[in-house]
Amino acid sequence: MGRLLSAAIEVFDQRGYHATRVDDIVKVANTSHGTFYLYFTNKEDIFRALISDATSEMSRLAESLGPLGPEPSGRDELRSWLGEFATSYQRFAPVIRAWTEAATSDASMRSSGEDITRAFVKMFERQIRCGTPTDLDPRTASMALVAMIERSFYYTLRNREDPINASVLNTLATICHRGLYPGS
Amino acid sequence: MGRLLSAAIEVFDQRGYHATRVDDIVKVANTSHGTFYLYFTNKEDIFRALISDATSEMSRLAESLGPLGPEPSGRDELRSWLGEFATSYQRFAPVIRAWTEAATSDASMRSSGEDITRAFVKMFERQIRCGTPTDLDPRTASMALVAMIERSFYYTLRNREDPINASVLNTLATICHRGLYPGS
Amino acid sequence: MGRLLSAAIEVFDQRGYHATRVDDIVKVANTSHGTFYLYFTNKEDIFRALISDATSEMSRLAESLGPLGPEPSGRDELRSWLGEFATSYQRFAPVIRAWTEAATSDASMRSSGEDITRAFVKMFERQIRCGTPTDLDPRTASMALVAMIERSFYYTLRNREDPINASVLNTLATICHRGLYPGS
Amino acid sequence: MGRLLSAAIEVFDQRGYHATRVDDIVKVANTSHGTFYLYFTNKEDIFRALISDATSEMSRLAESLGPLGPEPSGRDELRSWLGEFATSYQRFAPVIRAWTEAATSDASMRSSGEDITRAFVKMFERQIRCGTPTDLDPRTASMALVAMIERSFYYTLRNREDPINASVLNTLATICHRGLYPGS
DNA sequence: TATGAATGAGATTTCATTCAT
DNA sequence: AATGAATGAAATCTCATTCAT
Repeated sequence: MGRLLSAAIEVFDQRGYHATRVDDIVKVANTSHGTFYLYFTNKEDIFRALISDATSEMSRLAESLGPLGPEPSGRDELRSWLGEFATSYQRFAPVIRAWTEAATSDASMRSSGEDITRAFVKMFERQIRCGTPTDLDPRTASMALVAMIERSFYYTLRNREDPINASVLNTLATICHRGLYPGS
Repeated sequence: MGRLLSAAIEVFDQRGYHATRVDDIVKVANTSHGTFYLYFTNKEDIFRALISDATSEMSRLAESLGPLGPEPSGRDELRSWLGEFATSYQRFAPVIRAWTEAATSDASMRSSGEDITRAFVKMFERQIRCGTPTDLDPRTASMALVAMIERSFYYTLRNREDPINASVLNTLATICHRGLYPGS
Repeated sequence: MGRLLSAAIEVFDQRGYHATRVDDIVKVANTSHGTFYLYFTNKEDIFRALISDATSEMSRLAESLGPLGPEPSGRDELRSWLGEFATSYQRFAPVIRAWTEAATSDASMRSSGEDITRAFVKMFERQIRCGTPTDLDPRTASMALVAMIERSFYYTLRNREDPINASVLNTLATICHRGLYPGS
Repeated sequence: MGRLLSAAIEVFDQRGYHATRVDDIVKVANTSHGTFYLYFTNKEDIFRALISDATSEMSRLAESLGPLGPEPSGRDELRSWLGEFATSYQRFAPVIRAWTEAATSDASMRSSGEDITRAFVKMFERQIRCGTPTDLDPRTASMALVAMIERSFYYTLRNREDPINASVLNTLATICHRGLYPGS
């Protein structure tokens, strides 16, 4: 069963979610179809087992980002948090790659990811509402910034560059912080 | 053949790229499998025929965005351009929805989209390099901003909200412009 | 599809309902699995298609038996009706054989047969209620007599004897008539 | 092993013979596949072990019915014997239910039941041959009566009604006795 | 041009049975 | 005696594609 899980990670990452056949996983795990169906009901089932670790860790991280404040130290705190997030993201890279694919075609696969996004957006929104008044709508701006972070991270992942580098992290932190506290 | 194309748009949008079977398209088009294969070699073929309109129009648009300048008028120009882009994007919504799904699992499907992204990024990069020096890496910052626009548009599309509203467009234009010209 | 249906009759009769595999039918019909699933959703589906002719004809027959009367002519009428019923029964023998098997394990397969039984029982019951008072409960007696007919016919079918012979028909008619009109 | 047997009775009765998997029995018995195959060679094996009690008891009963005689006391004797038989039948209801199913698809499962039927038919036949001459063929009439009893009992069993009531027993005894001794 | 019945390769899934511990 | 993870043969089912008409 452990063999099946690691084989699944490998195959899902190599061939992608849709192109992966139960048969591929079974072959790489060097076991039988019978064994596969002993532990998992189907391809989706083993996949969900695979992503649950990644999503729960990233959910936890998303909730952990506290209030930032307009000072440069706020920016640095965000930067450091983005670094942590990036580390997790990279660590689960093979799974997240396939998951993004699955989530694009299946709404129910998206839900855990949307929780993460939501937590993130809320935190940003709070920052903006508490800070200097701005002409931007707090919710819209937060969503835009989260979209930026999410998509930038994914680009790196998709192009199989590793790791998400300091320049990207700095840039994201700066643009976000500027977005949250326009004067700064 | 026209019937096949419009049926395909409908079915791809309803069921998504992977879940769509040639049979579904043929049924909605009220024609036969034989006819389908008379005009298209397979599912991918008709799909590419479908997206080519959308991608070529959007490529053209991406190239059309000229130098912006740091003044508020630059921001307004960007805003107005984003509005145009959003209009196209919405117009092709059903196709883009399915295309995003296909592109996530198939690199060769991505290429036309990447052309658009690239053109966009280059333009932004030029702006930053010509403008006030900034501590942000021009290429990285440009990519982040393009990622933000792309993803924000896609969110609206995915949630089947219509249209991309003024608040989103203003927010994106403002954050981008601020990103390009930090002082402004 | 006609080939599939006649192949199915043959195979179901030879191997029985449970032992029959879609593969067996396909092989005898000299066609492919694809073709099978083009016309039928599964083994049960083709089976139901097969029995519907038999059950509808026999339902019609069951309804057609009119009031009998206590005189010997009543007995003869019943006798003649049983002969007709037996002819139908024999004609559909291969299907009924497999159907009895399927019905024993699957309640939903039984329903059409139960309709026939019910119609039959009702008719007998009416006879008894209208005739000379008897110490037997009309409904119970009717059910017993129908059970006798049904089971006697089935024995012949199961042992692949053909046809249900005159002696059996006479015996059943006599016992039934005596049951309905004790004095006669 | 006792646990396996009682679990088997329960599962065979709930799911029926064909739908029962060894796995179901093992789970209900709260033991392992290994243990199952230690005591039984396969599903059929445990099933035969299960029905042997029922069939041997009922065989014994079938043989125990003595000559009846044309007087009312003959009818009463039959009635009382049917009562005993019904009691056994009900006692083994769960097993007989599944057995009927198995017997319908597998001739070798039928044999023990056919012994019972045969003994029963023979006894009836003897009655008729020794009694007043009748226009009915003794063997055919006997088989019809046995078919009636057998099927009537089974109906009660199948519809999970309990127990076979006095009215049914009286009716069967009366119709049989009348069949055996037409004048009576 | 147009048809649609037929195909068959390949994917998924089940379950009786074994065997090392 | 007892276990239960592992097996694999065999079954079910899907769907892109072809081809005779």
